[in-house]
Amino acid sequence: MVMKMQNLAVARAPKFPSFVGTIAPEQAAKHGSDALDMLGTVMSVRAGTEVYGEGDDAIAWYRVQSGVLRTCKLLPDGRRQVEDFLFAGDFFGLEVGGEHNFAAEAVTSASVIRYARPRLNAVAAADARVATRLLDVTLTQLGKAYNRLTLLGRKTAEEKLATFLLEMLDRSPNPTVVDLSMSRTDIADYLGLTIETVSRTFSALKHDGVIALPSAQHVVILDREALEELSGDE
Amino acid sequence: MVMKMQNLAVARAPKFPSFVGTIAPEQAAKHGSDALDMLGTVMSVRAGTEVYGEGDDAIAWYRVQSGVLRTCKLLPDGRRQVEDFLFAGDFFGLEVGGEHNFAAEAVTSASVIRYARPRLNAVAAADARVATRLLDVTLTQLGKAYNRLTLLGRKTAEEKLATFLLEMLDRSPNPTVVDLSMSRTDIADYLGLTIETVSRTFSALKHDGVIALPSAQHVVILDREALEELSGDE
DNA sequence: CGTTTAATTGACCAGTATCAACAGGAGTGG
DNA sequence: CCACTCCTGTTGATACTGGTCAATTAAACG
Repeated sequence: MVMKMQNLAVARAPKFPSFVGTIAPEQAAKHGSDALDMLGTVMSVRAGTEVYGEGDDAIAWYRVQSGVLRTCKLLPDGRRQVEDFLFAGDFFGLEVGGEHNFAAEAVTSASVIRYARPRLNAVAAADARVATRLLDVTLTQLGKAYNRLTLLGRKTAEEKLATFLLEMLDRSPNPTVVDLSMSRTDIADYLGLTIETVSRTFSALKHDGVIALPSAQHVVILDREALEELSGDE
Repeated sequence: MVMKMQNLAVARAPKFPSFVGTIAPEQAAKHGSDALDMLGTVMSVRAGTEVYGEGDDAIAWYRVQSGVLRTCKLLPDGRRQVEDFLFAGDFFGLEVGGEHNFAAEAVTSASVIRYARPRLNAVAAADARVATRLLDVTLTQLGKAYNRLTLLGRKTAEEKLATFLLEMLDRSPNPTVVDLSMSRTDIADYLGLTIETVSRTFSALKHDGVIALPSAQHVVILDREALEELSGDE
């Protein structure tokens, strides 16, 4: 059997950030006050570089302050699965074990807050509020992951893309426009498709008047209801 | 587009368990001592019945004591995704929101320990050890879920089934025999395939001498290494 | 044993992947 | 400012994995 498998791409990105400093109070407050405030340091990551790689020691947890990141996993032969796209406010790098099970890379240049694990563990052990907060964050991610299992396991290409666009729309400041910061390759690897299928499905949605595509990364939602129908969820 | 979609099946199972009692100490200790011991009540569930349904109020968390359960989600048109199979020691029903995002059903008759949420929340708020323990459990599940994203998004039918068998083997008392307690339909919905493809892939593995199938639910692993090769992971 | 349900197998088809060619921008250097 | 290149995305032709429909066998149950 063994599919010959598509567009491998994905060179392992070079390492590390440029700037590390202590988090300022006004930044900490940006996404709502939080039991975790004041425990992190800020670091910025250039587009295309990784915050950590698959297999690296999991010595810290992170939160996105600005920009877009992705977490992804590679199979030995190069096939890639994007686990998640991360936006301002999202946490990542949370793991039980000693090493990261997936890489985290910047899609755009980004700034993230880094929480050293020993410190966070100590605080969580002392303050149940922090521990509860971490649990909430993790449970939310788990819920999202389960939804994506259904998407990957049971939805068609069109349903996948419609679901993806609605998801991006939810995180967009503008209720009818989605600015895609990620490439078609990223989208394909997120949805378990090839770039060609993603591209064709975009074209189909455009042809059917559901969206407009002034440019490859700018999507105008012309018919949200149609998109919801197509998502297979409702 | 819209696939015509396969084997719908899956009638919504009737409700509720038979027996509810207070957990005995020796039972609580069964899977290793735990910060959560003594907080739950035991209930048994008949095969095929559900512990809770999708959309039910999430008023408790659960842990499997014996038997096998599954969590699953339905799309409106009946397509189903099995999120996970649950064995002795596994937790389930953990959610942030007010209602369950997926149903939990017994595959075999089973007994589960039920932790009322208000009570557990109170304990977690007071005791950081409990909160940390819950966090660990949830992070472990999250890691598993991320692995399954890669399986569903990027693996072939054969790789999916090989991975599944290895996973079941890890939980089997016998290192070369897997006792499948779930139906082909369950396996198909777990792997994002149809029962026909699952069946054909079993037959192919058998034909290639990787496994033997004395009966549909008894799998003998003849060549574990081959199975690992085929899993796509190594 | 007959009846029902689950699993297997076969024939065929559809949805995506693959392979390949082409188009559109973004830099770069003359 | 224009050619040239590079890279990403789009489109087309074709192949193939896995889905669909249907018939058969095997296992479970009364």
